[in-house]
Amino acid sequence: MIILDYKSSKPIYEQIIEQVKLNVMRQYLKPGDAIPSVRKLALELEITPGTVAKAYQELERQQIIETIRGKGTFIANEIQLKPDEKKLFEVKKNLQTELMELKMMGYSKRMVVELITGIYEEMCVC
Amino acid sequence: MIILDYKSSKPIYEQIIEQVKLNVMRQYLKPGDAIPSVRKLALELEITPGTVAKAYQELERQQIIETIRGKGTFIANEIQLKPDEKKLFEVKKNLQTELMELKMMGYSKRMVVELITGIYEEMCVC
Amino acid sequence: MIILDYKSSKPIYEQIIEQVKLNVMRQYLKPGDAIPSVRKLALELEITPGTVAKAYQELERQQIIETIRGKGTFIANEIQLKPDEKKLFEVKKNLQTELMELKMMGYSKRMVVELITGIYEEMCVC
Amino acid sequence: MIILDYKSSKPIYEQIIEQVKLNVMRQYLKPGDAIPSVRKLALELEITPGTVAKAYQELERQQIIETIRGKGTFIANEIQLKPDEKKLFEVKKNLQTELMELKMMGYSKRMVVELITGIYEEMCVC
DNA sequence: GTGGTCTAGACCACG
DNA sequence: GTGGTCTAGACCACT
Repeated sequence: MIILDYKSSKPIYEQIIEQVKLNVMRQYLKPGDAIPSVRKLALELEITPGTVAKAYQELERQQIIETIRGKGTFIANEIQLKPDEKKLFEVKKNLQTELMELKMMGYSKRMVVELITGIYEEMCVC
Repeated sequence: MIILDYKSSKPIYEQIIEQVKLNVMRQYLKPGDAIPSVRKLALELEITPGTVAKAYQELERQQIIETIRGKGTFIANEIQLKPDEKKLFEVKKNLQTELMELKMMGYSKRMVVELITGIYEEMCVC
Repeated sequence: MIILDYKSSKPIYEQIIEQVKLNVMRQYLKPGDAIPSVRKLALELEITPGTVAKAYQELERQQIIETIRGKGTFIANEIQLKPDEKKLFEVKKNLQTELMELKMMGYSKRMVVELITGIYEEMCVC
Repeated sequence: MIILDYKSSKPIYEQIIEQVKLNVMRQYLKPGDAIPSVRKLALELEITPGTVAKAYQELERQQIIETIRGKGTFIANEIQLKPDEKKLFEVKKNLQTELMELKMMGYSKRMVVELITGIYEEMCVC
């Protein structure tokens, strides 16, 4: 299930990438599962195929999905948990930004930790 | 002190906003303190004044800074911690995205909480 | 329909903001309606796109309009009537100024009330 | 008594003009009363004399005050209530803008009238 | 096509 | 000196 926010400033193709990853995290999608073709998903989401293709391309680059010619697209069999220094740095920077906003809204450290654990738990089958 | 990452995809004016907020959080900048004039900061950062002006205007809108006509720009006396439902929603969504990336890198809940508290503490004088 | 007064000391981008709001009030523009693209309106009004963009961004910030990436700009579906203490204070101060001017022109309380109700009724579909 | 808001976007000299007019309306200042010299008021308000001078100049143009060389500045003896078509048009336009903002904040016609009468009564000795 | 960002430079009002 | 506005034009990402 993919839910898009067309009004968001976040690009549609990025939203698709995130939603697929989220579905994997939550185990709605498991290794080997088929995912809709570019055209099908484009029709379903009422967007142009190019946007879906862009998302799938990036997901494939990140080895989350695999395309088998003539068969379709599938969740990769081995989704590897690999640390990535560069990406980690990015994530940290983004987290700092969001945490700062929370602090500006009056969130204490404890409230932040609660919020974070809540989001983390809701995200996965722990 | 404002440090820009000119290679970042994040707009320069947003980076300025963040850096100023961060400096306030860390109490490098205190209520009533003057911040550089639009032109001075533009020279210092080697960008056009318009970009700095855009950042300052947004900061003023958020009531982080105040401008006094013909005098200059200053950190607001009363920086209010006001909850903003819409913004909070945005922040939560962004946090979910980042947490997901962390999880894909193998971060457990405990590791995430540790990372978060680390960033939070480093960000401010708690 | 947007009419500008190029001689006015009021910034053009503010005039655009007002005119759009007025059109919404009068229900010439309804939720979901598309408004002209930045470039089109700029051509029509014979001003630079940047000025229109500035107006649109402020309108979006006020949640009067919504932009959908690559599609265009639309009147927001839910225009919320939200009280804003700071803004209300500003409005009151401005009203006081204008009322004072009216009084200096000899307007009695009754005349003022009549004038105000006239303007109010003309402004909207009550 | 003159109260300035140095943070306001409204120019200081305009604020002085308004405050003087308001004091006349409220009869704190009566025809023939002396008002402080440019220098004195500048010292009192902690602004540069030029700004005060600009305000006084405009007040004199509007025949609210009169300067007598060597004697000082005084409230004009005959403050005339003269209708001014051009000014009235300006005032109406400004009122429309403010009323629109009130309506966006959820003010009904009755609430607007109440607000207006309140401001009007508070402004003068009726 | 759309809006978003940035540049380079101008003019203005204000203090 | 300050910030605010506007122009003219460029490049970019997204759909």
